[in-house]
Amino acid sequence: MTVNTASARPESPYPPYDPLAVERKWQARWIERGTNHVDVRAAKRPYYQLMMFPYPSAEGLHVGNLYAFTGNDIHGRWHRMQGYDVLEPFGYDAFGIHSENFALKQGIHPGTLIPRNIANFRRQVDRAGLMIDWRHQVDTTDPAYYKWTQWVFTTLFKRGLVYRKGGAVNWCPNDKTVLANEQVEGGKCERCGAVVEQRVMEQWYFKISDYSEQLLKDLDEIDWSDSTKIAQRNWIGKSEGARITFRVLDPLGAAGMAAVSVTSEMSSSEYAIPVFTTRPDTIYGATFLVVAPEHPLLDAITTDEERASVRAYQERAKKQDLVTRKTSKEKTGAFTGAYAANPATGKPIPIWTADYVLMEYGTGAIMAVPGHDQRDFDFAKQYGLPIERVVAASGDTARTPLTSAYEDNENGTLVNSEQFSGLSVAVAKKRIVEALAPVHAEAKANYRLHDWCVSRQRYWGPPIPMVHCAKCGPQPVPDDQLPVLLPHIDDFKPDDSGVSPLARHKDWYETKCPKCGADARRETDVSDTFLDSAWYFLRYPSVPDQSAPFDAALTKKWLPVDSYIGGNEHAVLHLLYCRFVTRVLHEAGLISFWSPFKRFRAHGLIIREGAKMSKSKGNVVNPDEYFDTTGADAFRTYLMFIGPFEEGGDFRDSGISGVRRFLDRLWASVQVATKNGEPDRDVMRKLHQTIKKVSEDIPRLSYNTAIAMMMEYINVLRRGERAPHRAEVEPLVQLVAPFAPHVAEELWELLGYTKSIFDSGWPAYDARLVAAETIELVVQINGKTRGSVTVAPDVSQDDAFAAARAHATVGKFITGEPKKLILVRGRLLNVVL
RNA sequence: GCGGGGAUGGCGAAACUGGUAGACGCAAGGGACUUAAAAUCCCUUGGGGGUAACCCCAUCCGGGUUCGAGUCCCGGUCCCCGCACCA
Repeated sequence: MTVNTASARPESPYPPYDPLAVERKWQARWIERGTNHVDVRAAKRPYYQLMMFPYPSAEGLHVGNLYAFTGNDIHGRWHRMQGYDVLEPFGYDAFGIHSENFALKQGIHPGTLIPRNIANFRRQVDRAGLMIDWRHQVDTTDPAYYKWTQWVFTTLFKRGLVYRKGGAVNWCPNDKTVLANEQVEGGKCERCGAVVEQRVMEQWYFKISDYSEQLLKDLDEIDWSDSTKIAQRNWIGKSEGARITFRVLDPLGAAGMAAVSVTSEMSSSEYAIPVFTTRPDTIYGATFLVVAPEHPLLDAITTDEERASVRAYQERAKKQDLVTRKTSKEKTGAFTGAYAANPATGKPIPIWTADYVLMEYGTGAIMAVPGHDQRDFDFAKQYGLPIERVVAASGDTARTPLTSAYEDNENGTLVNSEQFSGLSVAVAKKRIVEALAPVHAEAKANYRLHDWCVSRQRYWGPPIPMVHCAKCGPQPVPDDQLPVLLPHIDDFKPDDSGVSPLARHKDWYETKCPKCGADARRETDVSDTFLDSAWYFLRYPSVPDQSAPFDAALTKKWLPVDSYIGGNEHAVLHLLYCRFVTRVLHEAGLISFWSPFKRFRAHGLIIREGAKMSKSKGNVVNPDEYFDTTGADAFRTYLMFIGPFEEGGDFRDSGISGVRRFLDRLWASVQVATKNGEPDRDVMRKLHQTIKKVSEDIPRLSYNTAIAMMMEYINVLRRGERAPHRAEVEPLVQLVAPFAPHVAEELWELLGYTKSIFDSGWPAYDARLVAAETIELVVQINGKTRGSVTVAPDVSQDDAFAAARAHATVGKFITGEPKKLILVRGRLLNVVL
């Protein structure tokens, strides 16, 4: 018979595949039956399948979100079919500047806007057919959630990991807020384009830098995507080197080693400037010292003659935003008039200030070695400072002139370095530090990782749970007074004051000191959104219980997260903060594990028709359109089919028809399947090969090849004019289920089952059936493929050669006795003549 | 500059620890069905040569290792993504 499918022809023997009706039916039935519920307390084989929760934008679910969610859902559904109790929760990262700016633009309060967006997201997530147990939902803007975000803050505070510091920050005069360096592009605010300024502000910081080494070491132990681990390593940025201290000399320099006269509070000691360097071996080439314009000693060491120009230079540096300053290659600076002694030579070298030295890295001061550092070289050229060679490449002599810095850190021999001349760079590094130690030098590692600034001068975030008391200093809000509710205010627009809009509400910020009871003032800044998301995975299993941030028994049972899937755009900050918070809570004895996720995999990026998707280009995929036309099942399956999940792919509208046809054929095959007769041998072999392939591919997220194999199978199944046997289609429906859950449920019901297909287990394959009876053995002559012979899989080398020689087209290439025969079992025979 | 990933038909892509390059899908062309179109079904489809059986060339470029290289090694080009005056 000829199988007709989706056509609405009246004579069609079965109903056409109507994805919309099927999806509506099963979405309703899953709710009705509680199919997606997991009993978190009774679960026997808990499996925590987590995806990164989205920011609920007004535009609705982005196809990039859906891509991640679908990949995650397939993994979760598959585990469920393996017999696990799978918790696949969903939540919303709904605080933050995104929501707030959008609210300002629309003139709607974020408190009104966010619930609306969340409702829309929920609707879309349900239409996508995700296996969400909504009883374990999280919303970061819900006081029942951020109560515990505040608790995380005070817990860190009590452990001495939170402090206040004034520092230079990027300030957007338009958004009226502090920006992270990542939010500044080319000196402008990435969001509004306003030119960013530098401001000094008091902010709250988390001491994540105390954990630099620990967080670096932990990376060796965890099963995460390599790309993510590498990004984190780079971000932590460990460099090994030395801290070397330079003594500041009398302003005249030539007058010898006498200390500079100093101000009252520091009068007893000489000034000394420590520097960090990765090249202690080049100290003989250190011809000057440079300190950052913000260096605390700069003012004190500057001579009266130079004071005016140094001040002017500092002013100038301040006006620049931090990013431009960091990226412009132009070298500028000013001489302080002071000199320091090079601890290796004892000779005086001038001290300069320049903005190419950053206060926030190392000690904010460097020893400049223009011969071996290009930046120092450029600076020396600019100001006519001496350049000396202290490392020679092979072929160079001590006097070979330098036209640019020779920076090679591995090869080369020291020259012009007194008793160290002749040593290799590697050996000299050690010896010189030893020789200068302990007074002038010590070996030291430095990290790029900075402390985490958690203050935001905005409205739409959890208030930082601190109270400022004139007598007691900053005090954490006691646990029993949490949450500090974010008040509903209408004037939430930030202004120029540099403080949060909350600071305009006296009735809110006036409070009593929790320690002494005196009048005190609440902290009016809110915390960074990244704090909301740094611990949310701990909360899910325990929702809705409110007696603790996370229930001890449930946490023991469900955490750490078994599988976490998300985008690499969060490779650094979010995932690093999760590790940090988990580490700290572990040290506090609150959780037994130190790593939040057993396994993390980064998914790829979806582009469209070869181009990045963006609102301005108008090429954004709106999932609703596809849900309405081709159905969620085909859409999901297509998303997974376009490329390797971990690499992403190119979304093309034309491609969806392929998977839709596949589902149509599946539908048709099951409709006409019969119980009569016997299943076909070859079809069953292919089926078992397919089960094997899909079972291997899903856990490694090779969804595209799993789908391809199922397509191959359906092509085999539909060959010829026979109706398929039920035994040939039933397992296929199960294989398809994680990808296209609605249609699989429908067909499963059609096959006579009353329970959900997701509780039907997973088909097993028969290894004996997978193996073929005969194989096509490829024959190569001198490595060149000439054809193939049909033989038994375990054919001997001699028999294979005999078959090859007897073969019509292959045989004629065998002109003499072979020098060598290479038989690769099941693959090929190479005849070397 | 540093770090990561990549380059395979007209297109998205397959190819397990080196073993028939292009599975699967899209698009295109042809055919069946139809009054017609759509849908569906069947066939063809990397390039070149040959009536044909077949043969030659082909995985960014140039070398190398190997019986055999898309895959491994050395050198180079181009593209994408991070980070970036980090001493």
